[in-house]
Amino acid sequence: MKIGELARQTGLSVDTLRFYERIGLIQRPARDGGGRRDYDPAVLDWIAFLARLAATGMRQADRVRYAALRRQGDTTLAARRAMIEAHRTAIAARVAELNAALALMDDKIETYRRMEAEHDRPTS
Amino acid sequence: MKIGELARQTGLSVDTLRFYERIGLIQRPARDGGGRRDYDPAVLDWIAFLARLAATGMRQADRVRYAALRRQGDTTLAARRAMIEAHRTAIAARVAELNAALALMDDKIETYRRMEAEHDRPTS
DNA sequence: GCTTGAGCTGGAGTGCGCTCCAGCCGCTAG
DNA sequence: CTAGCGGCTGGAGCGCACTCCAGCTCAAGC
Repeated sequence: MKIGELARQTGLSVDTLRFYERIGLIQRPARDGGGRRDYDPAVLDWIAFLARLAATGMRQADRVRYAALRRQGDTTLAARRAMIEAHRTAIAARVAELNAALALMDDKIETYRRMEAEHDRPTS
Repeated sequence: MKIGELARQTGLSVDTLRFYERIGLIQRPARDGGGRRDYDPAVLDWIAFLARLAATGMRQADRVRYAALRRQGDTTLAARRAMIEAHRTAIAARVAELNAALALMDDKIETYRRMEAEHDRPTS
């Protein structure tokens, strides 16, 4: 699978894929006769998981650390699990924060409704 | 209230407070005899609310738009409510996304546990 | 056989949201 | 009266996570 096709499948840009390779998020793929990257389709799952980590707030430096552990094989299973557990905790905290914010927004919306009624009927 | 004190109370830096003023998030405060900013304590609540909006993912440009509406007074109540309602929707979507990610992380952690057991006892 | 398009490299540029700096002023404590 | 602190301005710089670019090579279709 060539880089353009991988870009299409993942929704990432070709530049981003090469950038991810530079910083170590993606392993250097095999090259074809012309020196072009030729990806194993398994990278699709990996990129999708990386995207999940990114979308849920794991910083790039940590994703790079995680990728490095993964490349080192089974001896790093516990370390990787620890990272994912820490990330899980961070996500849960974020959910709690967002739920509190939801309540605050609801209050705010209610306040606006009352103020709008007040403003539309100022001679009450 | 002088800028240093406000910084202490809000946890923002003096530079950030002046930056917020430049971009229109905070109104230009009154100045004392020496030309120094002298804030009305009411700004504390406003900054706390702005911080909530920021922490829950509202972009700076939108916070600036919201602040501009607020400065224009009661005629913008409906517009402000619409912004907050849109933001509420965005937060709810994010919560859903994070909850899905939580489930994924739990799966991943479980997978790691199984793999670790496998790896520790390879001659099973 | 030439054009077109995909891919290559290393490095520069971008947008966001601050953060820092130089060089200045003025109040207050010792 | 002077040192030091806090504040002032306009503008430069930074970290993150990409994004774009110049200038090149290849492979294939017309």
